[in-house]
Amino acid sequence: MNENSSSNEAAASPPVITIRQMAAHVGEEVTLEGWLYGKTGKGRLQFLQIRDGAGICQAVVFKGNVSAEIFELVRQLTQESSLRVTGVVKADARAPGIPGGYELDASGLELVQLAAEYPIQPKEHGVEFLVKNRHLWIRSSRQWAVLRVRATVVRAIRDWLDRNDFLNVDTPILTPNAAEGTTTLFEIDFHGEPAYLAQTGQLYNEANILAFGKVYCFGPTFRAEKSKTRRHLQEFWMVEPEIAFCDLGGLMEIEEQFVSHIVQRCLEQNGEELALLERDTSYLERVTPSFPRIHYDEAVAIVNRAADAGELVPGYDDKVPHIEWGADFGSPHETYIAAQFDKPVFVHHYPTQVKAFYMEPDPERPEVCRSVDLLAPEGYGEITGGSERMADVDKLVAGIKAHDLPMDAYDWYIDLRKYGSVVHSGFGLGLERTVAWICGTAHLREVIAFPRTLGSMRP
RNA sequence: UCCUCGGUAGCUCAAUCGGCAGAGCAUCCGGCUGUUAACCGGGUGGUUGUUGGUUCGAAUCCAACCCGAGGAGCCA
Repeated sequence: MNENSSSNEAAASPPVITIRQMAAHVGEEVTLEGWLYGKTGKGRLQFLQIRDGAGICQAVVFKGNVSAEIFELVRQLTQESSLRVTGVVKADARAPGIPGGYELDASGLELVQLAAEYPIQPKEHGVEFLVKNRHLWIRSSRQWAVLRVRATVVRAIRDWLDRNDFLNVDTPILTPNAAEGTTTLFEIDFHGEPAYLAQTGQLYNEANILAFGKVYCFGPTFRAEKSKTRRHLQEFWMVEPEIAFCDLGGLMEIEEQFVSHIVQRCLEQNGEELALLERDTSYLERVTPSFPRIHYDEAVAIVNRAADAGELVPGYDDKVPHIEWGADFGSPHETYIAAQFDKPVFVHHYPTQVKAFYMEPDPERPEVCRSVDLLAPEGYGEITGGSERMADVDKLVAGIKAHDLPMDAYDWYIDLRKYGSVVHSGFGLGLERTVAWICGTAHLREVIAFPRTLGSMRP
């Protein structure tokens, strides 16, 4: 392994391997580097659960196989102590771990650091305590699994878009104005001029597609909403594809291919993580094209039929509230609608008045627009929102006026309709809502390493 | 901003009508060769969120405030 070592030295220090590689080293003496995740002492037999970041495995220390000093050291080991363990890899069906089935029959142990008393025990804790200890909580197996699924989702997003000829063109985070008003923006000082943390890259995406055809931006986005629920973060990640020469129907086809690919990739690559999370993957296996599509009119009818029948919102004690045609759906409405389907469901043609100024009105019925939201099953809410954008310069100017937005802030955006304007569409997918749905986690704060919620930005 | 629930040992919780603040886990000591959040025996551990009030007596009742949770609205 190390060409500088003599053969004698190589024999004296066994190779360092990862827990993932153990199956290929059965019967060989190896060293693992990691942290003590848990320990069960049974007199002269000590079971150590070792994590190395990519897996968990058991090291068995029998008093007769190590020196008296090392055995005493093992008895004193504290949770999360960092260490190197050397021993022979054995296949044993009794061995727990990720992946399980292999254990290390320890012959030596080097303590790197004896950890101070670790606050998080392998048992139940309250949310407040765990959130305060987020910097440690991420070591726990459930959090570890969730963040690994998140990484898969990020890879799947980039792979699918790159493979389908979307160019990654990232958009600014410091912006002088919002796409849809300024009520939920974080304001900062740009050398004496007010600026805002971006809550979408969409307007810039629309400039970029006229240069590159199909683009996406992917990064953090910021909402200063006073939302304190399991479905909201102040800082979250969003991927926003935008496509030239694409109408609403084309957009929905792209979205269902994209979302299905993400889900199927997680099933392929994160079986162990989803099993550890006790996720019922039968819901996820069904997530393949095509997804059901319902018109806003039909969605209103579904909600009001349920409201008239006194049905409850799935998962809650509250009745489904009635809705007037023309209003936007609230969370209880979305939860009810999504529960009527066993796949994500598109709701399209929302009322023009409740949607953003740039969405293209339906030419037959201008009171509704070519917008579409994708609602995730099982109460995870809206995971994408998108629309066909206004391509006509006069309609766009009228839309900006109708929404009382400052015309001069949009001069460059209006420009885009003067130089080769085309039918175009785009959407944004919320990364954390998608990961939370795939993992089945109760709260969005678990699917990002260091969440920023209305209540907290520490640690 | 509004509504609901909560704050007791390091952690998770209990404490009947207002009457000695207590368990499990963690930690410490002892025991155990197959444990999976082991088990058995023993020890340590308290300004009951804060301030004020009622009372012979307050974790418990009252008031204000602080902190947390998740729901509405808004949104991905």
